[in-house]
Amino acid sequence: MASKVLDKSYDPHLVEEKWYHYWEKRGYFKADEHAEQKTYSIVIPPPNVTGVLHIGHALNNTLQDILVRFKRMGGYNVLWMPGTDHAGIATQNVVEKQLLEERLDRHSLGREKFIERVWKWKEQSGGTIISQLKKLGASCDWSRERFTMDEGLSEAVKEVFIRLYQEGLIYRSHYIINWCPRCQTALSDLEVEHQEVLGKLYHLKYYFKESDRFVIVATTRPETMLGDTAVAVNPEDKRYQAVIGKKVTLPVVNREIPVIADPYVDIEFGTGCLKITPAHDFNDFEIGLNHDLEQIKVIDEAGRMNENAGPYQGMDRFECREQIIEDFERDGVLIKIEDYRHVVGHCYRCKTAVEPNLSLQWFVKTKPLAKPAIEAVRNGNTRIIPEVWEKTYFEWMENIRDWCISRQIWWGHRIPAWYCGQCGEVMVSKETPTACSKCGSNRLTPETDVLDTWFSSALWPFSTMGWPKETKLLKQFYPTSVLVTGFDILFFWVARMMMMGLKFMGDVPFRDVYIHGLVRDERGEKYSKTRGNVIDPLDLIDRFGADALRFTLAALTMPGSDLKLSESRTEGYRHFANKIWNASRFALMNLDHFNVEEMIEEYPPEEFSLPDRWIRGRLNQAIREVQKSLEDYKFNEASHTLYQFIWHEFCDWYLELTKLYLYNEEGKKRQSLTKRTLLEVLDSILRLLHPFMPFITEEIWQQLPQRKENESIMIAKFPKPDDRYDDEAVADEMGLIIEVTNALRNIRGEMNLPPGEQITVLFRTKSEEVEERLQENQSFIQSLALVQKFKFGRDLEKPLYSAFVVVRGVEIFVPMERSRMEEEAKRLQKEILKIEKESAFIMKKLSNEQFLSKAPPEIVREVKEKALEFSSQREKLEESLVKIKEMLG
RNA sequence: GGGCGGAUAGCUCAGUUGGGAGAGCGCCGGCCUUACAAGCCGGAGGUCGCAGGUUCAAUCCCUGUUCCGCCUACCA
Repeated sequence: MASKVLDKSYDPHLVEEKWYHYWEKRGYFKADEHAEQKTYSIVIPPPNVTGVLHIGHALNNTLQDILVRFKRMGGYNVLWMPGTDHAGIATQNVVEKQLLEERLDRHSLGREKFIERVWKWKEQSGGTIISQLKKLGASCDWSRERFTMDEGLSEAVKEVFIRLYQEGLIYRSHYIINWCPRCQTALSDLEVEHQEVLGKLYHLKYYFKESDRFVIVATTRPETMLGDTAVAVNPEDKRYQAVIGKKVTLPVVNREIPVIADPYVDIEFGTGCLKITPAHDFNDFEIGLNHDLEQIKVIDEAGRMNENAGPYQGMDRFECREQIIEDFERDGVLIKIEDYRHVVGHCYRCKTAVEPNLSLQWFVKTKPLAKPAIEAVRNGNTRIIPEVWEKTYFEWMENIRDWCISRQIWWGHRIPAWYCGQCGEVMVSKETPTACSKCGSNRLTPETDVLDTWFSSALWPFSTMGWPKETKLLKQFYPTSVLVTGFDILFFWVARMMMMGLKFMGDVPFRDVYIHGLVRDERGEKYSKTRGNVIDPLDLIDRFGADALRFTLAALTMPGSDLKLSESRTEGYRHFANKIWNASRFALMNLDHFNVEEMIEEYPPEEFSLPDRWIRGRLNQAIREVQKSLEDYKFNEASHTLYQFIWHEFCDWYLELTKLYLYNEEGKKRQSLTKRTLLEVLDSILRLLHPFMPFITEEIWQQLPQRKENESIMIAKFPKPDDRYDDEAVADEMGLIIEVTNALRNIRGEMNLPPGEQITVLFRTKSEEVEERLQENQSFIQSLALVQKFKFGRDLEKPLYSAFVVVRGVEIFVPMERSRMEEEAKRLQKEILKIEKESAFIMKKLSNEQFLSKAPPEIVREVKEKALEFSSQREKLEESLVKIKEMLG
């Protein structure tokens, strides 16, 4: 079968879509839960269903796709489970913004209508990110795509909620939580971002009852004083012993509050007096509980002062702050204001400053769940890679606090609870109850809160596989092989999946967790819309091709560090793709009439040419390195190996050498064996590269002569080394050719000999064996270094005018005109200087008694050999230089 | 406050049983050599953050230090 000649350069646009459809249509992405093979599975970190692909997704999914394709080619039954997340607060916010543009809001619409709107928006935009993942080449099993609000997954959510509730691991309680006044919902501790802000520290006077004496308290949030129910001092604090138990009067509201003693208070800080607002501060809340203090809320859900705020009622909390300070100043309550840097929590979705607020919420008791999750990582049941993240994981897990899971939004999984209007009983069940289980009343009202999105995400590894049903899929593919994700959701997601997986599946959700870094721009800045430095992966795909983008991301991914993406790098890998394309083009042109039948017969390695045997040996090495690197999640190493091998060994040396055989009609058998090697090595290269660059490798692979219909590189086998070609003698012989060629090229380059100028080369060597080898391989050197004529001899006369170099003890002369001798002298001088520098260091070592006696003998031997080589080389070069100088007078 | 990571060529970064450093891009010089100018050949460029210590030998191990990032946290 004759193969087609490729176009002159690679155009990704023409091939990417075509092959993606081909793979998908043929069902290559599908996992088979009935197959007997060994399995490999990954669940995708579900992107926001209404989101668009950003560069972080591109990285995350490229890495997964590389692993998945690698394993598929390695003979595994692979499941890559795709899907999307409903992203409660984020999605609700987007739709609310849309409504705002129509001068509507969700309350005027009503819950049902609003949720309809969100579903509509989901339908409308939900396909976007999936189609973008396809552009990247992601080989997910799309037939199993899931969404966290699917019926099945919702069933899992209910099941988990109910079971945890029944076990007492979910409870409902009045507690102080983080509240976002903008989103008007509770947030978990994790959803609060701590940011340092420049605020003020206000010092206020609280007078003792009917007295001129007062204590001074300091606060950053003076408006909360309206809810103060005590002033606390440290029990050890000598200054305040007398006032403990006395009462002070709050300004403005004139409420009397006690001075209490609590060891939490820092004697050193400020005046040592701390105002206590149990309803609006986490610490104060705890102290309040310990001292049985009243909890007075003064700020409402929208962040406005409420009815307990007296004259300030209805004011925004920040407005109130200004007003109250003005009033205090007037009344002499304010002593001073200091600039003060401190940390304030902000909503991770809308960046509004959160308000700690007392409210009735649902919580997961996490300590009992965290324990086995810690254990699983400690005993290696789940590995976190790179290992440094284990510490972070432990740190958080060991100090975990109860998880507030209720959200006062509409978009999400409704909490399956009902309240009896008669007796107040709380009922939790899958089905809507018709009557109170306690008093029989039918006056039931459902819970309106929904669950934290991460609650459903935590179930992802098993809910997507059909849990709570005992499916074949779960049996085959749970636990998953690896989770690939960024460190930013280690706590949000990974830790919670660990807890839930262990709890409900009785086993960890994944064997490995591979944590990659963040993609940043060239300057190391995070990509962000506000910074305006966003880079669109689809734009990069469009300009450079998906393969180039994928390879860039893989090459920049090193364990444990962020990656700085630069366009020039992606451009470079587009060049790499083009290089592969052209190398293949060369191969295919020469394989045009190659009869694949010739490949049936087996020949021993000795029958092949030196370059053939050498490249196959190098290929073995490349295969081993890529295999090992991928198994260790060292994507950069694998990429580097591929790049180096393909470009600088296969293209730079091997392809050049094949020309000797391919362009020479004599030696038909050699030519046939060369073509065979060319084809086989190219085929291996393509397969080796396929997980990284799926599109171009398929496009070329389909053009290879031995292809049958209905095949695809995607389901071809990952190459295996052929150890018959691990031959040191071959490597050594080829090494000699390469070194000699480099030396001659150096002379050409340094002496400015244009390629048109042919040279004669004289080899003088003491070793018969080396001379023979050079003779045998002279044709290679001839073509690579553009040599016209060779001379060999053990006692060759040095030509009067020539350039001179020593390689492996072989003296090499390149005769040239006298006029170039000035240049040669300079070149020699440079070489000598280099050797001098190196040998100075070595001589220092050898003159050190300690080194000779204490260093390992083989090291000493090596150094001695090097010293010998250097000195002989130097001697020869100097000799040569002296002669030239004499000659030039 | 606690923890973690980084500092190596002009730029972005590799570099593990410690034996004097590599890549890509950029730069300089030469080539349109029948796969590729998105290419080929050659070259320049580095007291490996600073100071100590261990060792025959330190970019690598230990201690301290400076600078830069990140995570985390209940000093008002």
